Amino acid sequence: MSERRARASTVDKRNRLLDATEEIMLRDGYAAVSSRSVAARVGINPPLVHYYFATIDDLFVAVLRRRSLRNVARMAEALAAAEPLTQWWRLASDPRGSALFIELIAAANHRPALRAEVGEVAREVREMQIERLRSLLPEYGIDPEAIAPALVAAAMQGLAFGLVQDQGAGYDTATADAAAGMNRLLSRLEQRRAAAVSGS
Amino acid sequence: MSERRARASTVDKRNRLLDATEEIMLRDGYAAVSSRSVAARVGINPPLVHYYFATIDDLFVAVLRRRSLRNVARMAEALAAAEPLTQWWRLASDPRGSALFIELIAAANHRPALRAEVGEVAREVREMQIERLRSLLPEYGIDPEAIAPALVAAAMQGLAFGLVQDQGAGYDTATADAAAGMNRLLSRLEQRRAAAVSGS
DNA sequence: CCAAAGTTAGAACGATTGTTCAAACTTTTC
DNA sequence: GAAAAGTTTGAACAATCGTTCTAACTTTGG
Repeated sequence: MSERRARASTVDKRNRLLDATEEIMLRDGYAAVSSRSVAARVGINPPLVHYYFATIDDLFVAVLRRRSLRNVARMAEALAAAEPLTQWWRLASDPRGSALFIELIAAANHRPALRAEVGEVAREVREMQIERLRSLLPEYGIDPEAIAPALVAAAMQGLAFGLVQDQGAGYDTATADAAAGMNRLLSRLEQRRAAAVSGS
Repeated sequence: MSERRARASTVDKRNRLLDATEEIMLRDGYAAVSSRSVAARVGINPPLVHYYFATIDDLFVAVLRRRSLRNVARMAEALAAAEPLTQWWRLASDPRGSALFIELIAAANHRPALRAEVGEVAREVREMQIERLRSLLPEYGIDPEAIAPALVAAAMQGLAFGLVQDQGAGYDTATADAAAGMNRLLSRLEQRRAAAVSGS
């Protein structure tokens, strides 16, 4: 029952394949990911990609898993930080991270194996955010009855994705104004919360 | 200089090709659009698609143009309606329309010819919305200095896209709660505006 | 009715895709 | 050092893609 262990170069190569896949997704879109393109970027032969990831679906799923593990942890940290909404926004509007997730979501739309994984990550993160917002919104002076936690969470996500997408594509949709407006709104909210918390 | 006119069946066939393309995009994603798949759905031979649309890029651009012409007009109507924000939201959160635009945006990410067109439509619509919000926000009791018009516009768009995307993909991200929350918020805002306008 | 223009069918091209297979090479284990 | 397992290579497969070409067919204008 003593299983032979994988060689040191293998686990490293798996990571290099995932890195290469992410880079291709960010540069040319998920549609440009293929056994050949990934292999070329890492400097190996195309069929070898299938040695490490049996199918291209498995490759996408692995990219999602590695990325979302980091991201779920970071989101938990942000929600527990001193200025939760600001930290959340900073994480959500990170260009690289969001652009990659946008590509993964787009890819998942016609890759059932990916879709299930993306759905699970989305559900987990959203649940975490909504749960935190329940106690957080009142601290920011927002009535959860007037502005529902689920609405705030969906708006944060949608807004961040929209800005990253438009900015990345070079669309002239006043993204700078929107981002500046968001930052003003956030600092005002954080001030309000700081005052309320210190005064209680 | 008397140019021979196209036959009656031609303009009809162009529209049927665009219809088929939209249906394929909604059902299987933009990546499933090809000369063959579109031709099969219309019941003609693949090369004939290229007789009507020289390249697949031209086909996508034509789909975008036809759709956005309707959409820009509808958005202008919504912004001029009795309950502008509600009408805007109803238009933005229309599942079919938004799902199609999401596919077009995704396709544009690696089709330069499409990207320019999508960018122009996005810019035009956003400009229209922001301009309208400048006078509209105060009527809703919102200070444009506190919540920037560009931020509201981007949030509306991002929120709608996010909800349609998650709902279409079947992701369990509390979309029903968010949509219900949005409707409550909207009706409250419309009430506030109606009171302010009638009282002035 | 006939020539010109618009439309369609069919075959075919080169390129790319995911994946498989058998054979070779390399490292580990005993 | 030999056997076994892990790794890599190279060739090849069937399928799909966008697109082009030529020849045929159909409608229109005069």
